[in-house]
Amino acid sequence: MSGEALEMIAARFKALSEPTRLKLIIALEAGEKNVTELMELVGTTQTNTSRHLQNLTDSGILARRKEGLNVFYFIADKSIFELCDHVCGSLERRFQSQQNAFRGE
Amino acid sequence: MSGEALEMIAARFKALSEPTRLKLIIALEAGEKNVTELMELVGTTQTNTSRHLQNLTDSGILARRKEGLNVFYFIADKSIFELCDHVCGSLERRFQSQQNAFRGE
DNA sequence: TTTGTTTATGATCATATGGTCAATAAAAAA
DNA sequence: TTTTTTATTGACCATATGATCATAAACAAA
Repeated sequence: MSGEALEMIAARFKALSEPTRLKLIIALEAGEKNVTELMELVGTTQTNTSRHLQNLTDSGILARRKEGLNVFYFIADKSIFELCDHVCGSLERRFQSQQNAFRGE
Repeated sequence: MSGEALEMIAARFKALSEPTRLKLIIALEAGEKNVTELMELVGTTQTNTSRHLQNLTDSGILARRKEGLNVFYFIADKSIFELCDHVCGSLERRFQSQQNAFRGE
């Protein structure tokens, strides 16, 4: 595994390492939405929403489509959901084994 | 999906968002190693290696075992490799489609 | 044209992060 | 005991990151 490849993999993980960005991704699972809709769904400012959307777009996770005044964002890499599901499963197993350890093996 | 759950998922991704930490994980795929071995494999200082190992251990990705002067680290959550493979596949597909676009659809 | 609406960007700030050096454990060997 | 080896921790620094405010850009409507 080359250093450059590692950097790209790390960058992909970094894009997903922020709760607001995860919220945006989840909000877009059902289909494309414009910035105002997304801003209301994730509960932050317009500027902040725009910044996070840019981050995710640069990372290749989202893509954008302009229509009049609106910019619609949508999922460009749908495999992202499998990734999130994978992490969820891993965390669930971790908590389960912690609970088992606490109850006495 | 609760805010707390999102924070935990984000934290897991953040632990994986650093090339040196990915190197450490890959170095441990074959089996446990002590800090000095890992330090030489990833090519950084002992202090820095120790810090990253602590990060990964706190995240539940690695675990540690002490034996005399040595501390051996090993993979605690083996599902991490599927996660990395998943990202690799996603990036490969992305570059492939970029190449196709450049050559003219 | 002017006005209003939606989105993006520049400047700035506080905090987080990764890295380093020095010092400190902790355990084995002399 | 003292010395050596291995690993961790505290203090510090430079940079990165997320958030915010004000402004600008892009476009539609009046």
